[in-house]
Amino acid sequence: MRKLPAKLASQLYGAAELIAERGLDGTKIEDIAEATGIPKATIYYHLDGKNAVLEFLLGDLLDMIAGAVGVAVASEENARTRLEAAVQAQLGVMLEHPSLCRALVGDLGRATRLPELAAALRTAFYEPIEQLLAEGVSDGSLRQVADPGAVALSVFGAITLAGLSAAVEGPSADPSADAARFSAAVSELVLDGLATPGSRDQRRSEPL
Amino acid sequence: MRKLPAKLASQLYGAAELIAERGLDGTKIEDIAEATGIPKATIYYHLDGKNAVLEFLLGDLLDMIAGAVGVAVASEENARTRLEAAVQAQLGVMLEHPSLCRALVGDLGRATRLPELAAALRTAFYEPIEQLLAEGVSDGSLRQVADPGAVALSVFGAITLAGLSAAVEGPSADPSADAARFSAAVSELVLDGLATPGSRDQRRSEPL
DNA sequence: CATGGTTTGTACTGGAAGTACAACTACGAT
DNA sequence: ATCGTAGTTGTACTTCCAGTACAAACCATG
Repeated sequence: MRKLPAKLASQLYGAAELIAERGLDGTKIEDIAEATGIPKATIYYHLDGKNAVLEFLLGDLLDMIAGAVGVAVASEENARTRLEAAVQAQLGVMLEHPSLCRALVGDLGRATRLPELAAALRTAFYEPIEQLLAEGVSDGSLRQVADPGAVALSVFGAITLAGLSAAVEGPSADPSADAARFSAAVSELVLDGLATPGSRDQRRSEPL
Repeated sequence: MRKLPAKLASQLYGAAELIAERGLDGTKIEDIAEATGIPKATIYYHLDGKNAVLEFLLGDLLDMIAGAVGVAVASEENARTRLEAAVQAQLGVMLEHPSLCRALVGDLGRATRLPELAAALRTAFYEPIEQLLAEGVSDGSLRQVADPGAVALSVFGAITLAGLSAAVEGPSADPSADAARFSAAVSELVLDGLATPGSRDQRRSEPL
């Protein structure tokens, strides 16, 4: 498992769609060979088997997400604004690479059982949000919540599921427009919540 | 694929832990046979193979969730309150059946590729929330949002990820206490959001 | 042109899913 | 009590595919 040459790497992406469609199980190594143009023997020369193909593809996706989110989080704005930026960054990358996302959902189980990927998943998605939540409390732009860990997880879930479902829905003509639309919706939810001011902390059912 | 007798059904649950642990791929039919006490030939007599085992187990989980959420959503309260109840119901069921949830994450790809399950997933998770959102706007207990579909998806993501991660974290001593804790966190997020009143719609970074 | 990494075709091995089938059991109906 | 039907199970088989082995060809670079 050397670090494979750039040319092969780029060819390998030709397998993403295939894996996204049928899952890794439903995809024979021979299929991957055919789709990418890399003969089976060469694949095995560079990679430790089928899982490694997935690992390579998803590792890349996760790096991209971690990178984009990292940039978004590093600005000088307050935490609330940076959270919005992070949401947009994550969704942007996800919508840009729908097949990788679909492959990720599809083989999430395998992914989480590959230790490197499990760690990468954490780094890409969860940790930045958790940290942002803490910083928001310090700088006053985000509320203090009772259970920050659970909330961070939920925020992560809200973003990720929106992205995944968008990726699954079928590719859109304009990914960045979609990203903007979805991230607006997610930010709206995560920042402002759904309750009407009037209904907060009480039980009423009068129409407005 | 008849509807298999109750006794076998209950034995089959003995395979849930196994599948959760290793994924369906990592689990040989022989392993399932051994773990459940149902011989391989019998499994094949009743079920159409390995996938059908998973399908049976997850179908059950999804039914339970759909049922519990259905009850929660059907009360006379306003939509906001029912949303809280739905969150709690879903998390309650999920934490009660951690191995099934783990199996679900692990083989999500396969699950979504099994048409029956994909539909069940929708019914169990997504639809009730979408409906609640609409009703909340009518009864005034929830805010009108720009993109209800995307928001419903995110809410669904927030709940589900909290539940899944709780299930993966390892079984807890007191599932219902955990369910209460998580659902409080999720409801807090989804209803009230994270922004501080002061930071809403503007960019400030003064501490409070 | 020689050496060593890379590429590739081909043939093989091993393991697991699923099938075939026959023997056996349980049981309700005639 | 016998027969038929449905379920149960062991055993042996077929098929398919991941992964391996290996040798021949293919480059570079010195």
